[in-house]
Amino acid sequence: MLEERRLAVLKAIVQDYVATHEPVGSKGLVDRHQLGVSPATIRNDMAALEEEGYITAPHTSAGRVPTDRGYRLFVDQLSQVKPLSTAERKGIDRFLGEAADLDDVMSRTVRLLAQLTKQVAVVQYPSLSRSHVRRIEFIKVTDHKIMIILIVDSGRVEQRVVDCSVPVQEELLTDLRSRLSAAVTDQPFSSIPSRLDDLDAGFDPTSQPLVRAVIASILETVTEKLDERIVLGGTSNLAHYNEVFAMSIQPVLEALEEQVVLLRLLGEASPNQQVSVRIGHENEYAGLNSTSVVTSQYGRENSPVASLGVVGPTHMDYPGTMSAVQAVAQYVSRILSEN
Amino acid sequence: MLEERRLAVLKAIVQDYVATHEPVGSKGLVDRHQLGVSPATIRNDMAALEEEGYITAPHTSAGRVPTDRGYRLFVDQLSQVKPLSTAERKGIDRFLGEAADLDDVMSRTVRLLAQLTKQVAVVQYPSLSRSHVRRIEFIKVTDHKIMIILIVDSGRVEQRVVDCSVPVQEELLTDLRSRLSAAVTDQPFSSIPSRLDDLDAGFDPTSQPLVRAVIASILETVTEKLDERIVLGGTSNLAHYNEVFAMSIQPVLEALEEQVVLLRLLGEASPNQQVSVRIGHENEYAGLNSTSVVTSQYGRENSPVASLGVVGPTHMDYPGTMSAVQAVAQYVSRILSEN
DNA sequence: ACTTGGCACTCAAGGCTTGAGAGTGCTAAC
DNA sequence: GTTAGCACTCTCAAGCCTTGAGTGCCAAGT
Repeated sequence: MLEERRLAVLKAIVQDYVATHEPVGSKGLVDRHQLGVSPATIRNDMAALEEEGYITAPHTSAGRVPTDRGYRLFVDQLSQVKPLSTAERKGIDRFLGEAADLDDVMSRTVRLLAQLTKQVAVVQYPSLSRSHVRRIEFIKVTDHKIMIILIVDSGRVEQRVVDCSVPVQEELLTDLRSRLSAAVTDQPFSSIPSRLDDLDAGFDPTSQPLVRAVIASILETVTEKLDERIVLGGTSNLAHYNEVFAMSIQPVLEALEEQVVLLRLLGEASPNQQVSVRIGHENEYAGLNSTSVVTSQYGRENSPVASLGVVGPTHMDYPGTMSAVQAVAQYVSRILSEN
Repeated sequence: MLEERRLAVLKAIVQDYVATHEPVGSKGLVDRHQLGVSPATIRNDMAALEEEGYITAPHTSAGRVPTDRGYRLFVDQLSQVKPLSTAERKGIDRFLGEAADLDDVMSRTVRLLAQLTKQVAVVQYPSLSRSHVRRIEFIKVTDHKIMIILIVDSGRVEQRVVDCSVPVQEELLTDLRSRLSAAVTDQPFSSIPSRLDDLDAGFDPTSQPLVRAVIASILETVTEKLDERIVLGGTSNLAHYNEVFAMSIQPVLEALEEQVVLLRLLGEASPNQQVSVRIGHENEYAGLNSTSVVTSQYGRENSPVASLGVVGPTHMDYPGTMSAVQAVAQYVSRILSEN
């Protein structure tokens, strides 16, 4: 009874604060929500909530503002993901359905997510480390250069040029093609290093240097570019709440420029939940301490290939954002599995 | 004599304003520059300059601030590109020299430019429309899907998958390869449409539908992706002068998200000059009316393949920015021509 | 044992005034 | 054509006051 109302009060505070971005007081709370008690009672509850660290007052005579801990409780216990309207679902479907190739899917996804949430969207390309090789090909570009092309089941294509010290014979290329193809086709990327390890032994000794160069190059691609690509969108949404709310967007922009930070951000998603939310100081990277990050993995059920999400102010509409992120992740998964 | 000093005054005003970002008055001018006359004389000159629209006073008792027109005169007549120090040149060389492939060159360039100018850097990938096809390849991905790979002389690689209604025969693929290869190898992209126009006529009637699909797909790639790729960097530099100077960065961020706007921006470069500068309202796009854009083309002498540049506040260090942009463009040109 | 009304208290925000300082324009003299 | 002097204008920052929102606590009510 007692405890229950306190939670209701916290919920109401979060909702009001998210809506208005202004500290919320006891009077306003009872006006806008049917709490059935007087402001004085609410004040007692608020005092208790403040004691426990869920809310805080910016100064003596202002209302209360949720703390990171308060948002956390809200997200964990007090909010439920609100389903999207069918109109929204239709819109997503149509917009993403038009995409032609993987690049197109990614760029459409990021725009969609930014527009849907009015925040900064972050979308990671399907990670190689969690993909399988669909095919490997070799093209002789010039006498001394061959291009290796890796086609991945997620639709990604990676290419790389290898310089050779000796002219490449057509037969050798054919040989390479068939042997490497046999070794890696339909295999997960993570197993490639071990599979290529002693493959050079089977070749004619004179061509072994070249074979080794090729193998080294493949391994480089595999390890270097593993999760590399990330697309960003909706950065201008940052400016919007920069003006209203007093907070610098510089550290946030800096964080968004760092691939490494973004990868960590997306990688940290807790795997057991559908949607992962990190609030304020829960983010490891200091520049994002005043933002929340909502992410979800996408890909096949139980075997995600990558993550996507949004970065926004801690006082965001969590239910709405979470449902948007989740829905988009599901749609992307579906689109990718259709190819 | 008279006219000459007026120009010197304008130059001094621009320099001081760029350095301090504060309106500059007559007293300070004579203090900081050896003009050899008294503040009162300067005041007369300033009144004249204001009359002609080169400077303006934000309010009655503040100093003067250059107008877009003033900056324009400064850039055209009063500034000289200052050469980079050898240390800087060395640094650029080293940093860009390490790049492995085209993606790497582009991403390093954009970071370099942002760091050098402390502004937002914009780098366009070598434009297909101004490149030549180096090679065309076909790979059978599945029975009904073939992948077309276009290798471009600038190092770019474009790929595309075509769905076929009928299974593809290996001989047809070989046939395609040789004929299309003969038709487009080493040809400029702009000539491809006409070259592919009636190529399907030479094929076996039963395979013509497929051939046409392939040709259509190539044409699509050629026309759609012509100039598409642009990389951005240093966005967080925007925030820096957002705080000091009272101006919203939202429209700028919005502009930077629009590929189309960026392409126009880079495309408008006047071809006869090495470095193009557009100041404030000279930019067509309204969101960039309070910024200046400094761009340069890169590529072979007399046949540029794309552009790069920076976007910054109108009160930027023009000589420094222009020299940085020019130098980076030259280095990128060199790196690309070495491959 | 909660809840409630009342009341004193605190503090930020906005409005107003004032003084200082910077910079100008004009005029008269050089 | 240049300069010194001077009156004038306007912004900016500081200080002061008022206002109003909101709290915390206490004593009374249920």
